[in-house]
Amino acid sequence: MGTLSSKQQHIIDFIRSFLVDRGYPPSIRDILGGCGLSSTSVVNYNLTIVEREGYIRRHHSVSRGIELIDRASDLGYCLQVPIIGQIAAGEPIPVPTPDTWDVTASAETLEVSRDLIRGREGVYALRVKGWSMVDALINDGDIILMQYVNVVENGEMAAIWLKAEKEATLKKFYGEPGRIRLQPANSHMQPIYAEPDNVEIQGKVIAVIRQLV
Amino acid sequence: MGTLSSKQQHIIDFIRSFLVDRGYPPSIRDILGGCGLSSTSVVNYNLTIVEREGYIRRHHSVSRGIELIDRASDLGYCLQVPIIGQIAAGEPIPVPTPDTWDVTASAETLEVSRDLIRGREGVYALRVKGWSMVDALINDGDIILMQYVNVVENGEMAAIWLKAEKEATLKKFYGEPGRIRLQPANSHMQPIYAEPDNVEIQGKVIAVIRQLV
DNA sequence: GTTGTTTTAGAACAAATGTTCGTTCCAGCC
DNA sequence: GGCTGGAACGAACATTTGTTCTAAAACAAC
Repeated sequence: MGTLSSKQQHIIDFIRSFLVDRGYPPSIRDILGGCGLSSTSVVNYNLTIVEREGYIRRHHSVSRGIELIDRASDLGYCLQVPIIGQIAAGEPIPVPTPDTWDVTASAETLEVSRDLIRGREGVYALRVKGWSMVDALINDGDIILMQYVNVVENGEMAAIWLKAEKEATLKKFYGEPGRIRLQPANSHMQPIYAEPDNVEIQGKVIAVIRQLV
Repeated sequence: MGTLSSKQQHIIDFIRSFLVDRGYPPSIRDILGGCGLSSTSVVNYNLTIVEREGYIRRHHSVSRGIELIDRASDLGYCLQVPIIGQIAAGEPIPVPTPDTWDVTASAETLEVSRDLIRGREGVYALRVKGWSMVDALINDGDIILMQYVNVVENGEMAAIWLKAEKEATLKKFYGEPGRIRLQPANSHMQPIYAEPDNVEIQGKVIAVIRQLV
């Protein structure tokens, strides 16, 4: 990638903000107006250079056929996931309610890429409070992505409410004859066993995100 | 948001994949070909319905003026981060090279939301191999987001190469008089101390992403 | 069957938009 | 001064593309 004149840099910035703002690329005449230039051929001239330097790809004779190609560009949308509360050892686990899914109304949301969700329905997020889940390799302040389900398969990590102990925990779930084995993700640690009546599955964990600094 | 016919759903899917693929929205005639329809007016007819149901926004008399409105388009683009290799206890840590940043050429990329990057430069990703970093609450298979720096501040988590031991590790970094303290993220564990000459900082960790299932 | 609504067809039109080309401007240089 | 190459100008042109309209087909309700 070579170097650009300030005018060309301005054009790139304009294309990017236009794209984010409107969802489609600008036409040459949009750039003309937006960057205060004076002729379509000037825009075209500079676009050719910007393309040669590798910042965009032009699809010729296609209206608005400008594709941004740096890593700050698109190639994929993010999804907004509502953060509906926190999970801590001694507190009940928040469960999504019908109106939870209105992301626009939600107090806090998390942006995640499509990869993480993989088209699943009923995905929400919880903030982890406290150090009670280090045995699941989950730290205070982490955010866990959950899917709202009432049944999980063996080996999946689930958010579990232990009724008798009034305790929330994240463990790998294994249904065994007459009992349920709850295995910490950290394989050096011992499993605990629980009565089937005593466990309430509140959702399954599909990802963990930890942001440092 | 109302319900759509399968044809209309197909149109939405086509618009999305076209957008991801080419970086600009399809024209009516692109949709015509891509969805196997037979007349521009059919496309137009269905687009009107899809817009009424709230899935897209059309900018009239603008070429390719179709804006997707899922929860994504609000704030929405993801950034692409190259996954340049893996980090394991006994292997040297991969370091980004100038051509690493060409995301299009990169073998593997990770999509992350803007939130995680926060405008930082020089961000790349590593896949974690093995269980040597459980003391940093990082598991086999996790992906860590790194920033390429040679100096970190006290308390930041860094990828560190211990020259003498020929070992890679992730620890919180604390410069102390005459020595360096490397503290596991799991606060129950003991720190290790190293000679300043023996540590090589290969980058700092800005996020950890673990995908389950 | 009839009637009314939804959906499709095909063509033609008008506006939006990329492209081209001759000209002009200007700074640097011999 | 005269030459040269990069950059800008402005207009004309050709294509792409959204829009509209009429007619027909398909479908549902009665």
